[in-house]
Amino acid sequence: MPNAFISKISHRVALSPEDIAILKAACGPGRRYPAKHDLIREGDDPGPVFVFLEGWGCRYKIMPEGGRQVLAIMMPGDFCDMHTSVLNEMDHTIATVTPALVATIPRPRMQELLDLRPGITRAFWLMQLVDLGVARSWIASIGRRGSTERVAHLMCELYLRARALRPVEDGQCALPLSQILLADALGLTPVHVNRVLRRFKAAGIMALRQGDLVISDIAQLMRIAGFDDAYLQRRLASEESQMPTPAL
Amino acid sequence: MPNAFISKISHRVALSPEDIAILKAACGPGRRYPAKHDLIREGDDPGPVFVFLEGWGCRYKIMPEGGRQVLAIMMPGDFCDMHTSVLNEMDHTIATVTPALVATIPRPRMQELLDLRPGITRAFWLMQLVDLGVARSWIASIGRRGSTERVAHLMCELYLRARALRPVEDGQCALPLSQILLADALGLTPVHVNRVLRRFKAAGIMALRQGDLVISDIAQLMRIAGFDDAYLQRRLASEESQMPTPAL
DNA sequence: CGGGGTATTGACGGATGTCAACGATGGTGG
DNA sequence: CCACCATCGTTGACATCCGTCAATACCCCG
Repeated sequence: MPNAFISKISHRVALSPEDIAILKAACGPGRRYPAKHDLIREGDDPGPVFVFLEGWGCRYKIMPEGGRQVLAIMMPGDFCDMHTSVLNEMDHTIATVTPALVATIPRPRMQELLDLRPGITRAFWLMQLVDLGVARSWIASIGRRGSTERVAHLMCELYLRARALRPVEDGQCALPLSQILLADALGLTPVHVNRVLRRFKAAGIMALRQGDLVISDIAQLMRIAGFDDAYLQRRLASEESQMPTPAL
Repeated sequence: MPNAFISKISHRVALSPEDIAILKAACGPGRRYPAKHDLIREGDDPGPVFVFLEGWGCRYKIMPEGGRQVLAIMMPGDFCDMHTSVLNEMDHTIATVTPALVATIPRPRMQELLDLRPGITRAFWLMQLVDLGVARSWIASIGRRGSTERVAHLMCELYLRARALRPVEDGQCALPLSQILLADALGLTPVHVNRVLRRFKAAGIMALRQGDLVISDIAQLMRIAGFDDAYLQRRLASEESQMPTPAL
């Protein structure tokens, strides 16, 4: 099976065939983990770079008061944690959400790649920039949007990301996330997420059913979300159209 | 005058004297801007890299519904926007908060540095990792903390950052931010920030007076904030311990 | 002085959280 | 193949935190 990670990263950044081969080799076959398995925990020493080949994952933080905040959601092809030594310990946990096939690139190996392969360094750097952009958009969403808009916005984001990965029917994509996880990502309670979702369903705008997201009226959803076409759209546009080289 | 940016970045990452000289030269003398001046706006093409030599700044986003969310607060020595062309346009605005002296490194020049100087690339990359860590901690704070803890946490963060820059008396530092700006950063309303601040003052824990933050009981404040010693502490520890000369 | 932005306060309303119970669903082992 | 259990989804009643609105006081700068 083609490696989701490689195909994702090589569409975003021009990588030489050699770099691609090296990266692929560094990944290895990966290893299977059950759902909800912590790959590395807050407080641990930084570990290898994790690459999600199959299955979904997330980053999260447990708050002193007991709650949990999900910081990012990862799909096949996404990778984690470039914490190459700035920090002495992890400031959040990385876990699987669904059963997953995860490859790891050991830290020393990763260090070699960064030292010897400027192309790879740049690729990782750019991917990290995208993460930063998404993180900022989450701050804005959680800080300034009401629950309805907030849910709508996250659904738009996940929909576009998931579809770029594996187009199914129109307005439909895989979304194996529980309402509890969504709540933890949105800074809401599961109960409230449920109410919002329910209203969307009643309004015939979208529904979440057994691991699938079905959007009946995406225009309406994006309008409610105040979803900026320029936000993820542009990012994904370059993936979908396979722009030869967004020259650095 | 020593360049706050250079002293900050070179304390974090080992940079050769040559790299340091090059970076310094690339900055130039900088230019003065009034308070609340947008340096680059959401929607603009990505511009140069901005470096705050003096004065404070912030990143922010205006929401479709009209509100504003501050995404990051910048102090002297901080720099902005490595948006080296992943994105075709800025997804947020960068502005001064106080009157400021800001240097710019033009994009083409920046590109050269990144292509030719692995040490500099690495330095910027690591600084960006720190930004990512702070952004994630903001997500957690806004998403899962009540207003009191939230205000307390931001104050702890700003206090430690500001003190690393220019230690004054114990429990005191410069903080030239209006309650309106704080509210925009915290995802609260100015009215509510005021109430929280007022309670802290009445409790004899901390007060915000004419551009200065005065903390009377930092242990208590950190306890309320659930401030993780490992969070900024560790990051700043490496700065403080290595810092032969306070910046400026 | 005068004026614009900021800080402070109170009264009120509403969005979201909390608590609690029940129903649905899927996985597992007997 | 069924029964059981854990997890998740759904719903209602109620509490509260925070936002909204509005008025007044403050303070720096021209």
